[in-house]
Formats: sequence, C-alpha cells, structure tokens
Amino acid sequence: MPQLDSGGGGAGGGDDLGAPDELLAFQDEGEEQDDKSRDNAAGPERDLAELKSSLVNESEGAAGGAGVPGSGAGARGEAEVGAEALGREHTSQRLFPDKLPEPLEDGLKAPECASGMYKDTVYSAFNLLMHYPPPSGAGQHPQPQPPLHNKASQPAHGVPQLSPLYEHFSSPHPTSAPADINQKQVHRTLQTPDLSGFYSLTSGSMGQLPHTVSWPSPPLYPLSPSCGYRQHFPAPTAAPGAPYPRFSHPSLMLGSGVPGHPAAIPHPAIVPPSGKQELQPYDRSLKTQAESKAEKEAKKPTIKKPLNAFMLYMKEMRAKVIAECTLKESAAINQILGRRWHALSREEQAKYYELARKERQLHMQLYPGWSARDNYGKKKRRSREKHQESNTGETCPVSSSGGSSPGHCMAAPLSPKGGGADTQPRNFRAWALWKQGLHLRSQKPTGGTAMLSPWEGSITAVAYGPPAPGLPHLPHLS
DNA sequence: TTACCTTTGAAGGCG
DNA sequence: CGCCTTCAAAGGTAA
Repeated sequence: MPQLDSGGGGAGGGDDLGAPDELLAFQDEGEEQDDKSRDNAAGPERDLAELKSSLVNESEGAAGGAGVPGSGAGARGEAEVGAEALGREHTSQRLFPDKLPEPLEDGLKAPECASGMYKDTVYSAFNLLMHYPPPSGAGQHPQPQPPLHNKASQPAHGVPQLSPLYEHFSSPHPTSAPADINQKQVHRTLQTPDLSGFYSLTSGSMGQLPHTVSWPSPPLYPLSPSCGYRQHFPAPTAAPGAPYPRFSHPSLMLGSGVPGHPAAIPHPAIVPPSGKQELQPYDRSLKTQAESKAEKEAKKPTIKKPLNAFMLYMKEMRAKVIAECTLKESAAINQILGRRWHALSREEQAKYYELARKERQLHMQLYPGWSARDNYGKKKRRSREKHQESNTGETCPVSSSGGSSPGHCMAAPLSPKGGGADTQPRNFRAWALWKQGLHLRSQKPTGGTAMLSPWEGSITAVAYGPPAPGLPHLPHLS
C-alpha cells in the first residue's frame, strides 16, 4: 500500500501526475490562476472575485454578524478560536505554510475567511488519510463513539463525514462499535481479498441491505461554543497512536478483519429511498406482514453514487470553512470550496482524484450491477421548463457584462429561487467555456488508466478520467 | 415537506 | 465524439 506523501517529495512529482490531457487541463487551470495573479487588479477574474466576494461577505455578514455583532475582529476571533482548536488536534500536521495564493482568494475579503484559509487544508488531512492499505494497526483502538440519531450516514452538523474508503484508509484497526450496531448486523461474505478490509458483501444482496447505520463521528474540530455550533460529541480523546479518531468508522471496524467479529455494515452508499434512517429491525418487526410487496419494494435502499474527488474534498473541508468563515449556507460554502479546489495544486488534487477512484472501484466491486442511472429521477430536479429555458443560454452574463472568463459565468449571484442561478443554467457554464474554445474538466478525455495501483508503489501518474469501459483501474480487483 | 441553491466530477444517453 | 443531463454532499432558505 502506498504511503502518499503529502509533500512535494514522494508522491510529489506532481508534474508526473496525470495523462497528458489531464495535464493540459491542469495547465489551463494553472495558467488561469497565474493570470489571476498577474492581473490581480483588473479583468474579468477580478470581477468574478469581487462578485463572489460580495456574495460571500453577504453570507458571512448574515451568519457571522449574528454571532458577533458588528465586529469583524470578533468574527476573526471565532475563526481563530476554530483555528486554534484545529491546531490542537493537528498541531503536528500543519505542514502547509501560511502563504496564501491571495489572488485566488481575493474574492474572500472577509478577514475571518481569508485568515488561515490554507492553514489546515488537504495536507493536514492527507497526512493521515492517505494511508493505503490499512496498516496492521496494532495498538490503535479508536474510542467507541456514541451513535448519532440523525439521518443515516450523515454526520452531525458541521461534522465532516467521510466516505467509507476515506475513513477506512485512516482507521486502520477499529475494534469497537456503537451499541446499536448489533441490531444492524448484516453478514456478508468476502468478495475480493483486496477489499476484505473494507466491506464484505455478497454482490447479490447489495440492493437489499438495509442501511441503518448511524455514523458516529466526533467533531474533528472542537468548535468553540461561541461559534454557535452545537457540539454533538465530546472532544475526541486522542488516544496515543490513534491519529484520527473521527476517521474510525464502526462499520468499517466491523468489516475490517477483526477476528471472529460477526458482522459487517452496508456501504454508506446504501440509504433508504427517503434518505432518512430506515427502521430498525426491531421496529420493522412491528410492521404487519401484510405490508405490501410494492411498499417493500419502494423501501428498497438506494445505492448512492460514489463521491467524486471534489465531493470528497468538500466533505473534508466543509467543517473547516464553516469554522473559519462562520458560514452555514452550503451554497456559499460550496463556492468557497470550489475556489479552494481550484487553488489546490496538482498533487493535492491528485490525492482526491485517487481517493475518488478508489471509491468508485470499491463501489463497483460492491455493487456490480449498479448504474448511476438507477438513481435518475429519484431526486426531483428543477422543472423541465427551467431546463429548457436555461438551455437557450442566451442570457449569458458574460456577453452582457463583457466578461471573458468562464468563471465569470460561474459567478452567478447567490440569489433566491428564480434569481440568477435560474437564469444561469448549469449547462451554461459548458456553453460559455465551449464558446471560448475551452473545455470543461469534466469533459476531459475518457479512457483514463490508472498508472498506479493503490495497493502498490507510489503515484507516478494518475488518470483522472473515467476508466475505459470494461477496464478496471485495478486489474486484480475485477 | 420538498425543492432549490452552489460547487466539481462521473456517468449515461442522445444526436 | 461532443454535448447535455442527472446525481453525489450539505444545510439554509423559500415555497
């Protein structure tokens, strides 16, 4: 299992990462950022930054202002409290210099957002996360954690919840599980030796597995009460040798090869159709047997899509942004995260791409017949009418404002329903980029092939595109 | 109660 | 092959 260096050294070779096309994509991105740096004072990027800045500031003003009335310093104090709290847990991981790519973040003018923005970013996390495969983990015994009773597979407010792989890779040898796990035991057989440490599932039973797993996760960052966030858990008691208690997932613990342990837990991708926690087996027994088959069918758990790289990144960083920026609105937070994502170096992004690739690989192994199409229509989206309206793409804010940056189009105001976002359709961004001869990164070449097996060696290259049809990234897994 | 917002990436469908 | 659509997470917000 490779130990992905978080620095520029081992995994480094960032220039070695990615297929040529991918490098091109990154190059374009970097050039764009460079342009931003060079042209910091003017230009469409600046417009974008200012626009976003105003948006973010508005949001922060709403969120932070309530907690710390009229005091930017106070807000900053909160952020510092959060940063301090972070530091307590990540003191040894603060490898990332305080140097900020300010041009990239100039849109975030709020000092509480700008300060410490990059202090605990991907590096700190991946120092601990990217440890493949799980080490023997002797002596690492994460503390049992109280079960949550909120939505299944969802963390408490502000608590980052990691994907199974994400957590697994950093929870090497869990030994205990919440008390309510016993009611949710699902026996599954090993499917592949490589995944034995992750989930043991029979492929045929995937779709029927109930997903009642609460996802106990202590807060990564002991938020100060002054931040206005409830603390659902006591601050994690970092046991010696247990670097990241929050990454210890009980379900993974159960399935992680603990001798004689009877159970494994479904992949968190399996959720009830409602997205809410399914009935416990005990409760289910109260159901009459006359429950219609159709009803049971309707209650079939939904297998969620595996998280992509950005989603994984968001999951990890959301709490930090919330803590630093005292933001709550996910839309605003996601904008910040999107900017941060673009500000990440190739190496940093590569780690998430690699993690996402493993997620997909695992997901593929667990649910062989699953297709993303299966979930189509389960989440009701905007009306077709809006889509059609948006497809016209004739309301391009670029053309109207003279902006030339794709990001300019992306900087649709955070408006209420029917506002700018609706006048700026999703595909508009693709249109705007295409119009400028650019390409979305999501449309980069397919057929990517991993040059790295996660189970071996260090990263020499990573293909970010989807695997070629029928060509798994990890040949020995399929 | 439910959809929307907002982000990027993956995947499937369609022309 | 390129484009479009949908979904994945998250939580506040509006209908």
